[in-house]
Amino acid sequence: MKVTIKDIAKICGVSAGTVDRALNNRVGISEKTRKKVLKVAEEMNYQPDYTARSLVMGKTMTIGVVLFDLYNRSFAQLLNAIEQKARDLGYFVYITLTDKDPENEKKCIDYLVSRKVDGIILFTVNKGKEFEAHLSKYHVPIITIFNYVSEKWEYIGIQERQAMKEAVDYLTSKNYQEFIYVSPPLAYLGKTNIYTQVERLNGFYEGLMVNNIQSKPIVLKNSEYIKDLDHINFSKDRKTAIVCSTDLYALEVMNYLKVKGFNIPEDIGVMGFDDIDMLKYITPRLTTVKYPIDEVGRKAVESMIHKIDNGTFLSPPLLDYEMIRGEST
Amino acid sequence: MKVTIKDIAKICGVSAGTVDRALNNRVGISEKTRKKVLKVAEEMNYQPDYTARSLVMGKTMTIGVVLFDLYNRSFAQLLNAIEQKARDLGYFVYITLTDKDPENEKKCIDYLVSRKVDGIILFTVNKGKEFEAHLSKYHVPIITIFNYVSEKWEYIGIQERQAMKEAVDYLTSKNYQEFIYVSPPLAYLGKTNIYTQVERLNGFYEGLMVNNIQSKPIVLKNSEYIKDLDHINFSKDRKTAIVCSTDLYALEVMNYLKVKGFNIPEDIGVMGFDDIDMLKYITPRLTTVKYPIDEVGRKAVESMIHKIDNGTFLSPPLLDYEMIRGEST
DNA sequence: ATGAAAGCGCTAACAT
DNA sequence: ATGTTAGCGCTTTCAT
Repeated sequence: MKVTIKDIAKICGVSAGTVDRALNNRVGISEKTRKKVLKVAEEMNYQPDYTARSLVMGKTMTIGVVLFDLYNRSFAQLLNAIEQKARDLGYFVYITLTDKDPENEKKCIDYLVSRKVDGIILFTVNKGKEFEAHLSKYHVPIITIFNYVSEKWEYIGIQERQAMKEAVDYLTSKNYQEFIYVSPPLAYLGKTNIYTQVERLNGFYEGLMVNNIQSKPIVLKNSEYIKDLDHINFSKDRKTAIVCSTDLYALEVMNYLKVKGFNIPEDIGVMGFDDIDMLKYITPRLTTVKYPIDEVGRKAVESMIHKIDNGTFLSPPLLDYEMIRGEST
Repeated sequence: MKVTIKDIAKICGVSAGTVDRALNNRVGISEKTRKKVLKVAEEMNYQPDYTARSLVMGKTMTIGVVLFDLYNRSFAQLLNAIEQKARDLGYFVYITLTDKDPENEKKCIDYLVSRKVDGIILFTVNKGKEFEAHLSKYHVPIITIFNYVSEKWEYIGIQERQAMKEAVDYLTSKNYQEFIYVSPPLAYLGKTNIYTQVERLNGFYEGLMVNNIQSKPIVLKNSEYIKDLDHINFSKDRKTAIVCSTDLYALEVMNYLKVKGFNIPEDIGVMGFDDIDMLKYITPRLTTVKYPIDEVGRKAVESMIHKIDNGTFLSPPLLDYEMIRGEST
């Protein structure tokens, strides 16, 4: 049924050790026996048992990934990039999804540790001392992405704050004077890890400040933002921009504005963040910030494997973003 | 550093076997020692080594998934559904991506087998005798989805042909008389496995036949379909529908038509297939066929685990699709 | 109820 | 160059 090195050893009349030497290109074996072993292995359709190898080597050649879900387009893209890079470098990928549930998230990490993955890439909703204590129990290399946990863990992402600040620079350069900011996750402020969202918000405020915007912005911080929008009287004589912390919200906002008969950008400007790829099918083209999500995935894997092989992370600098000037502003 | 059952055994003054009995709720152990062992395990933050357990049990509690990529929205949704269901049932998911490369695909399957996954869910570009021979070498349960391989392997999907036939029924009921069919993957006909695409095309032809459409349809079978469209003179007096085998193509077609100044559906009708969720942000609402992709993922996992536990697949009947009557036709 | 011992398939250190 | 041995951490007989 299933072929092991012992079977091959018996047939070739050699020991298991020799079969191992042949199969794994180790030194200390004659070309003749190597050929013979390889031939027999081939004939018998031998498949190595990584489970056994992992046990003895203490390495699984596997990287665990913890994400919220795959519904968000960006996450799917991210995982795709991670898997590709990992496979390139000979690693496999365990994917675990948390549905943004903090307890679930910890459980996923525990599982991955039990599975002896060689490293974990973490996009987490957890944060704080308790969580850090939880992570500290493990000796597995961990890289956090997007949601920063603390300086104790490697982090890869972009300069979120700076990016959103530049977005405001751009909007003010186009004479927008009134601002509405949409970021539903802010409802979880202080409860779960919404680092990126907080950074973006801070960048937004910073942008208003340096550009001397006097008018106080309206900040919508919950999932009912469309309803909230409905209660707002948009200024007739001052240009208003709705700045959304994510393209998805921007799309919902545009749908709402269209239904209400507003013209974009003549009546109201809309700005997103992320530059998700479906934008190419949407009119008007959304103004947004391009988040190099594939690059984050690839860098995370590279850095992780460098850590596994050489003991140190690559610690790349924060990645570059790019303003995409669309027609919605 | 890392805690094993031996460590716990030593501390508790019992044997490894007893620790195992306590940890895994086996019989033949007193309540008192069980309590004690559990307490010590907890204190020492014991994490079982699944690698070792897998080796002895010959089971990994892992399901391998082979997909093209995650860029296609539907695949991401599918994987999400698979992971959720698997985790619900205590299984983990190995994801491998093939980029539609046949050789790569076989390699992914080999790897998964080496990792001793308990089952493999396969969305494949390979087909034919040679591939079947390759698959036959393994004793792992395999479920194919979307792209049918042969009756020798379990299959889960929808009645693609019937669905596309009904789409044509619907279009003729709306008085469309001229048809253009878009399905770039057909360029690979005879080369790789494009079962779903072929079925849809057949359903399309069948629909034309039963509805007595005399006019010969134009079938665009390559990735240059937008260019091809550009060379077509659309009928002025007879209603024309562009039927796309996938929503993605339909979106590209709509973009093209908009640029060219055609009104949808007044000048030309457009029909998609899949009902991907981003459609909610697109105007006009695309007429399409809803493919229950999450359900396919869940059923695949359920059936697989039933096979693992009880020796037989659940073999659910082909799943239901649903016509979504949008504004694009 | 508990302990001792064997073994899953492989690798690695030590002999020869 | 090759064989022998021990052992990775766990489960599972078989004794006691």
